[in-house]
Amino acid sequence: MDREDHHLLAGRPRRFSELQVPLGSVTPKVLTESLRAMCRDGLVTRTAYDEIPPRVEYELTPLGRSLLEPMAAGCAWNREHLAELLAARTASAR
Amino acid sequence: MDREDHHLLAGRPRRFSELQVPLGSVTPKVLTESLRAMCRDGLVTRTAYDEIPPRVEYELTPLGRSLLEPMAAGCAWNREHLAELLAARTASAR
DNA sequence: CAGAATCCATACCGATACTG
DNA sequence: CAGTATCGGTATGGATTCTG
Repeated sequence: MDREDHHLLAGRPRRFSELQVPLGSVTPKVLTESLRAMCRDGLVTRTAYDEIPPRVEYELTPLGRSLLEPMAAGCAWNREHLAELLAARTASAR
Repeated sequence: MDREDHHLLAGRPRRFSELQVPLGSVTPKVLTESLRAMCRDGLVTRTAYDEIPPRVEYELTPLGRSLLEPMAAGCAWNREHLAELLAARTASAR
């Protein structure tokens, strides 16, 4: 949330690797599972083009797009309060 | 989220059982773990009164209170789109 | 390129029983 | 009342290797 990864799909359709690279630490397995779940929930569409090399594009549906706003609210909160959160955690670590 | 359980702490301080009863299916273990995590993150304070029978009250901190707004945004989205979500899931179940 | 397959470690949750 | 202790099943994530 703090890195606003959901914006990755906000613009144009994205390919698998366009999502995986900026996410960095996310393995293909997890990315695949996440995209599948979002497809299942009608948040994202998956379009496979019959080419070589293969190309697949993921795009937000209107429903998925409508989720950007509340997500942004959550991210904004996180940006504003992350320091406080970390301070509380390190304090209670003792 | 759909049951807006976070509102349980929005008003006055609440006792353990005041939280557990409305949650219904939540076991004491899970409730304890959740409250501990929220305490650790500075979202909730825990106050134990030295009485018999024991009394413990949980209350939102200002930080915890500030989280109510983005949570409400998420809940609102859920209320508005839950039907769509369920429809997409049952459709992709086939 | 876009993943699938496998293995493993943890995290998390539900149910049950017990206690200061 | 407000938890703790224990057991067990499942879900989830990372690492690695392989494939159409």
